Amino acid sequence: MRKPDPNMGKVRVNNNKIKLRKGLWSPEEDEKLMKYMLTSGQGCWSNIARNAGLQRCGKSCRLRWINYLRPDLKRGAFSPQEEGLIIHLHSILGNRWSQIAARLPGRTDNEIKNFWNSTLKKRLKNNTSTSSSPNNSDSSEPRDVVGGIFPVYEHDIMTLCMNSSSSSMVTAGNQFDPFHLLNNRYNMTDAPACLTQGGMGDTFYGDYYGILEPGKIGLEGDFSLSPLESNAAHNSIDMKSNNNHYNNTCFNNTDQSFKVADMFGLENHHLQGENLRMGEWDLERLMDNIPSFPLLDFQVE
DNA sequence: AACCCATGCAACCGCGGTGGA
DNA sequence: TTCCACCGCGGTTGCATGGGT
Repeated sequence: MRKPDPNMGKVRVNNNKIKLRKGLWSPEEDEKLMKYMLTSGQGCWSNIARNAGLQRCGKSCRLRWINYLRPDLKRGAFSPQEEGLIIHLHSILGNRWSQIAARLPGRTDNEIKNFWNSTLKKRLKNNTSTSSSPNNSDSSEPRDVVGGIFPVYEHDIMTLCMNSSSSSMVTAGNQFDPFHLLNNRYNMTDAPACLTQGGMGDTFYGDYYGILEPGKIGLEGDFSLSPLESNAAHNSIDMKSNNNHYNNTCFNNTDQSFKVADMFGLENHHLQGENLRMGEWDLERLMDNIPSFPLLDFQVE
């Protein structure tokens, strides 16, 4: 962590230009930006920086907001489900962190990139050294889509999808208070309570875990829900997420049955048993077929 | 206690894309 | 068409921290 600039708060003028601050953000700066974003919303980032009274460049403000202050951010350790999804998406997308992040609600590209570089990369490397599995690579290029990781994690991936609605910080009956969160960022003793508030933390994948029927899960098998379970899941999701987009993507499925292949748009590709690589198939089409995760309740356009 | 090293992560940098003048 | 400002992304840096010696 970088030290906050000792000149923090001082407006330094040089050649009629305000010297912009760099380095770590102070709590005061965070509060300014947070308040401005919540009251005045979007716009040109350089204007935001100016209007919020920050001696920061717009770029820095944008980064701070996206990676740290956004109320919809889910902080804390990655769940095994998220890990699995990251590994799988990385196998498809390579180092396209923003695209991976777009499918992990509440996570930022920076966070995922750091997690990959610091943890997953090493773990996969170790696995490679202890097994002959071809699925582990630290390459920035997409790997074969037919990977042993996928069968291990597909249940988790789907579970994550099911649970992604609860990633919202605004949930029915539990209104999220961004200022509470902001305060808690500097009050570590209170952090766990904050992070689990509103469906975060432990409850992120705890609520609906086990809805899917593991026995029916396989690379080419259906993720089937019984009508009762499906309705229960659906109702819970609607109630918790308050997010129509969600219902239009993942689970507005009247057949109550869908395939992983459908979900990831792979049915005509790797599931046929060929080792297709990025660039050999239509990435755009593939990504179009990957369901969007629910738009976050507090979105930055 | 002091030092070294590995790790995690916030933030910066540079580049390419885009849209408006 | 060119220029410029802005945005978004991926790679990289550098600091704090914790563990080992």
